[in-house]
Amino acid sequence: MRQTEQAKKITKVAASLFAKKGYNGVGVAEIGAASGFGRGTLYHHIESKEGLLHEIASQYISELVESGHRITGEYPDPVSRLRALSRHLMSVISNSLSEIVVCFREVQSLTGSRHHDVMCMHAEYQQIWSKTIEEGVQQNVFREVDKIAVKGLLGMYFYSCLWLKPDGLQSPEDIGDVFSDLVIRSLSSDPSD
Amino acid sequence: MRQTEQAKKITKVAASLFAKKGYNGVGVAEIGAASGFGRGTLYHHIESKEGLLHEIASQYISELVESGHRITGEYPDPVSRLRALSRHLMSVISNSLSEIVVCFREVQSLTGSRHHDVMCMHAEYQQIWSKTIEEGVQQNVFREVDKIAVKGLLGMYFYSCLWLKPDGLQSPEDIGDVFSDLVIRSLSSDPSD
DNA sequence: AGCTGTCTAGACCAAACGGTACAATAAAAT
DNA sequence: ATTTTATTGTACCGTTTGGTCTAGACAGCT
Repeated sequence: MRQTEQAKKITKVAASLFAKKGYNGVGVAEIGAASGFGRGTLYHHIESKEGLLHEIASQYISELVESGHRITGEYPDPVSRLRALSRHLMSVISNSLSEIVVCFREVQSLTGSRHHDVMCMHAEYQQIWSKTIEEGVQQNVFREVDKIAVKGLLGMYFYSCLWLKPDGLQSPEDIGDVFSDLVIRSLSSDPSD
Repeated sequence: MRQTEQAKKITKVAASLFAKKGYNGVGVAEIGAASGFGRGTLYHHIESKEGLLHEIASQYISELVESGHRITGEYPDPVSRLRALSRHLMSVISNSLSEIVVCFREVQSLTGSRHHDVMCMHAEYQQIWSKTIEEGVQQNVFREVDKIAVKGLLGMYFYSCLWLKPDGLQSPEDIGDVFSDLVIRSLSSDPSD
């Protein structure tokens, strides 16, 4: 979807408002005012309020999926791939805090195919992590774990957008490393790792 | 806070509505209709819409804090305490899905002291986990981990209310065990554990 | 019967909601 | 200079928002 400069700005402003007050807690008038437009003008650049939400939510989850596939290709080794996925996920979350908060907290406000769209991409991203763990199990570097373990581990990351501070002391990469350490240790079959 | 039968019912109905559509996505009229009352009647039983949200959110986080302290007293050993905390947290989440979803996703809609209240209890619960891990480190059963690790690990649990199905195949205790296994392994300093 | 206090429903309020219509403006193309 | 074309702001639509007020229904008590 090609977006004009104005549309991009509106999307960005809306993301931070949605993150702060929730989708239903923000009116289109407020979005307009915050981006310097009237309501009429706003609707010349966007399709609808829900379209805006879909744009925000799908933009970043689709980027995660895309990069996930790329990283899968680049790292054949499950352990280093997991580390790379961890760093990347954490840096995306950190660099686009508002958008990610919206993406995982306001999905419920999407209806019909828009909702289905985002949920599918979410599942696809989870599949990337599942696949990596499975490969690790086959290579005996990871132990067998329950299927829900990957949901738990990903939750560790996704939940971080509720406490992460953009101006925090630790860099996203540092946090990603702390987390991937936890993840790899929790999965590892080799104690000396 | 002493609640009448009707007030309890309204709180319960409101929790499931808030969980499904978000705090700002539900009107008081809808809450009234779903609990079988008109709007006027509703306001005879509740203080305000935000009061209702605070009731829902504080009820369960305060139960977590209370039980957390109890469990701390019952289990001197950090490892078994962590297992107990894990099982308990997972069963509370599972048994009160809607309330927990509201508690962690809609806190932002609380204002002033009500917001502060809930955040403090949240921090106190995290402290219970932190303390347990610290004790484990002192006893050399856990390795030294970054302070944010506990945030990550708790995120694993809290995030679960977004994918947990009340009629799922696995019992909350099973899931709690899977998670505590992950947590203990990720923290363990002793590979033979 | 008369009184008291709890519970109920619905009318009502000003404000805000998402979205549309339309006229005015600005810029670009001819 | 004139005609398109893309932007803009404002007035307006019907609906819904959280919350209040009031009048009646109902029980239990004297």
